[in-house]
Amino acid sequence: MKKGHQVTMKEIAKKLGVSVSTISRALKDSPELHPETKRKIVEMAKEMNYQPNLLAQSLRISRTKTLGVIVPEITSHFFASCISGIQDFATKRGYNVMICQSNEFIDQEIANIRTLVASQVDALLISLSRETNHFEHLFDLYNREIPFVLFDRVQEDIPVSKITFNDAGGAYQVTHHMLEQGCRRIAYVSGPEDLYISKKRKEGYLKALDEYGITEEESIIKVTDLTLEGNRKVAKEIAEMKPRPDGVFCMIDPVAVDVLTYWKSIGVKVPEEICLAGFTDNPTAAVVEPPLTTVSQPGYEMGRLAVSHLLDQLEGLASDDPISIVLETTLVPRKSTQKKH
Amino acid sequence: MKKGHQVTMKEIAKKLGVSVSTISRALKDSPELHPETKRKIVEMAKEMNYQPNLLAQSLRISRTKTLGVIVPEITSHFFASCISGIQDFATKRGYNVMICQSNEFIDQEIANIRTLVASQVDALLISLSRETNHFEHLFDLYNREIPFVLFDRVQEDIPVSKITFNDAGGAYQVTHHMLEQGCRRIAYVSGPEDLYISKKRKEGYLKALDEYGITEEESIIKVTDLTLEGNRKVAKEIAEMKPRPDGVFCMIDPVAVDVLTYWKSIGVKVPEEICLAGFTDNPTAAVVEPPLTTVSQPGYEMGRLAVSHLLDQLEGLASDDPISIVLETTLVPRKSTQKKH
DNA sequence: CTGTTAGCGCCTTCAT
DNA sequence: ATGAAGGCGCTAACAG
Repeated sequence: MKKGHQVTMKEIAKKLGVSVSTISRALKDSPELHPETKRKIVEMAKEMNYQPNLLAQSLRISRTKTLGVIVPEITSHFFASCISGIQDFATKRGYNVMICQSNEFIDQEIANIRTLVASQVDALLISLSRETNHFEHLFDLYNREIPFVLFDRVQEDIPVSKITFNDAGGAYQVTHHMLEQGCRRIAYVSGPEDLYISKKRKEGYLKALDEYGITEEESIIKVTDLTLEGNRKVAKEIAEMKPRPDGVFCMIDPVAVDVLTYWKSIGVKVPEEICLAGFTDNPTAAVVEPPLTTVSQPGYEMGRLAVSHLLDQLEGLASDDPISIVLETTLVPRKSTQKKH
Repeated sequence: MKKGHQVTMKEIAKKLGVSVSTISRALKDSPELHPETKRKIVEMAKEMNYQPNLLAQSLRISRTKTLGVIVPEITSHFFASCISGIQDFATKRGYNVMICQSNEFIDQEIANIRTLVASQVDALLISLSRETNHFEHLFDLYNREIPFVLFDRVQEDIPVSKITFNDAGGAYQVTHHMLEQGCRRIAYVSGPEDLYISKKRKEGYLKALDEYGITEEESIIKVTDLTLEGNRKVAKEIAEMKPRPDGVFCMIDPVAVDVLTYWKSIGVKVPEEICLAGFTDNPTAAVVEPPLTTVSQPGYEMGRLAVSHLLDQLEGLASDDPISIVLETTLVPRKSTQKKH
C-alpha cells in the first residue's frame, strides 16, 4: 500500500506563481505581507488541504515537540493513569508523546531509550523496570544532556528530577491504621528486596511498629517474587504459622488479592481472623470481598506533575537543577482491616 | 534547558578528513568501500557515540516507520491490552508507535488524527470514541490515502480493514449459558443504543432467547448511560420488578460490577435469587464476590492482529482490499451464574 | 512586500 | 574507492 501524497508548500507556490517563502510567511501570518496575497494563499492552502510537515519543521528547528515515555507495563492501571496524565498535559502544551513499555526488562528499557532518542524526542519521562539494577543507560542520557525525569520507579543517585510517592509515609499510614484497629503482630509481604518501593514501604511499616513499641520480627517479614505462585506460597506460610500474625500488609494490591483469594479457598476469614491491607488502590481492591484496605496513589496527578515540571525545565520556566517532588498518598480504609465495628 | 548536541555524520567526516557520503556508505556497510576506511569510520562513529537522526532519514524517504494509535481510553484494561499487543508487534517489525486517547470525545479524536498525520505517521490504528456519530474525518483520511484500520469500535461503512470481536456470538454464548443454568427470564442491560457493541450484543442475546422459544420482552431490556448512577438506577429498577427477572446480562463488566455492588447493599443474593453476567473479562470480574461470569476478549491478540495486518498491507505483503477480521470470544463461566451445583 | 539562498541531517545519483 | 551535488519540506537571513 502506498501512502497518498501530502500537499507541500512548493505545490501551492507553483499553483499561485509565487515563491515558497511567501507561502511560508503567509501561513505563519507574517505581518510584512500584502493582505491580498496572504488571503489568496491561505485560501488555496485550505482548498488543497495543506498540512504542514512536522518532520521537516522539526529537522529545521532541531526540536520535535515530542516527549518519550517509558513505563514498565501499559496494562497496569497505575501506569496507564500516569500515561493519561502525561498525555493530557503534554497535549495542552503542544507536545506529542511516544509511549514505550519495557515489560519489566532492562534490555527493552535500553532499547526503548535508543529508539526514542533516535526519534529525536525533546525529553524523556522514565519509570524504571523491575530488572533495572545498573544505570549506565541513564548516566549516558545524562552525559549526552538529553533532558529526562524519573517517576515512581526511580534511582536516587542519578542527578535528575524525580517524582515519587511518599512510600514510607503511605506504609506508615496503613500500618498505623492496622495497629489502631487492634492488630499487634503484623506481617509484611515485600516484593524483591532491591526494589525501591519494597525498601521504602518496609521503612514506613517498621516506623509505625516502632511507635507502638513493637520490635521487628524477622520471621514475619516475607518476600514474594510477585508471581501468583509466589504470592500463594507466602499466603500459605503465613496461614500455617503458630501463632498466626493478626494482620498482613502486602506491598502491592495484587499480592494482597492473591493472598485473600488463597485464604478464602482454605477458609481463613478476613478480617475476623486476620486483617489484610495492600497498597496502590487498584480497581480490584475496591471490589474484592471483603473490600481491601489500601493506600491510594494518584497516578494521573503524578503524570501531570512529571510532565509539567519537565516542560517547565525544557522551556526555561523552571531551573535546571534537579528537584524531588514527593506526592502524598491517602489511606483508604475498607472492611479488610475492620476489627472493631 | 538545552538539549545536548547530537553527533552528526558531518562531524565524523570532518574529524576523519573524508566526505559525508563516505561516512554514509560506511555506516550502511556499502561494499564499494575500502575495508580499512570503513573500519576506521565505524570505529570513530562508535567512539563518538553517533546515533542516526531518524527525523532526517524519514524526511528523505518520506516514511517514518511510525504508526499512530487512537483509543478512547488508555486506562481501560482492554484498550491497554490492545496497545500492548500493537506495541510489541510493531516493534518487532521495526515500527514505532505514537499513542493518543480521545477520552471518548469526537473532537479529541479528530485532533488526534490531525496531529498524528502532521507527524507523518505511516498509518493509523483507530478505535472510535463513544461520541463518534459522524465520520467525515475518517472518510477524509481515506480520501487522502492515509492507510488505517479500525479495531473494536468500528464503523461499518468505511472501506478499510476492521478487526472486531464476534460480539453477537459472545452475547449468545453467555445468554445460552444462563438459559442452560435454568434462567428463563433474562434481562439485558445495554449501553447507549447507537453503540455498535450495544446492538451486536443485543442481537446475540435475542438469538439465544429465540432458540429457547422465549420472545423478546421489552420491559426487561434496560439502557444505562454507563455512569455509576445510571448503573445503580437500572440495578434498582430490576430489583424492584415484580416478578423479578431470574438473570441479568450486562453489556460490559463494569456495569455488572456496579449492579452487583448495589444488589449486595440491598441484600439481593447472586446467584441464588438472580444470576448475573458481564462481558469483556476485566480483572475486576474475577475477584468480585461471587466471581462474575463473563466473556473474554483477547485485547492483546486483537492489537497483534490489527497491527500485523496493517503492516502487511503497508509493506505489500497483503492485498490492499479491506478485510474484516472477526475474533471469537470465550465464555468464562463463574459462580455468578451457577444455579445448579 | 517578495524572491533568492542557505541549511537542518541524511542518502543517492553522478562524476572522477 | 571516494567526492560533489542535489533534494526531502520547511524557515530565516539577506537582498532587493
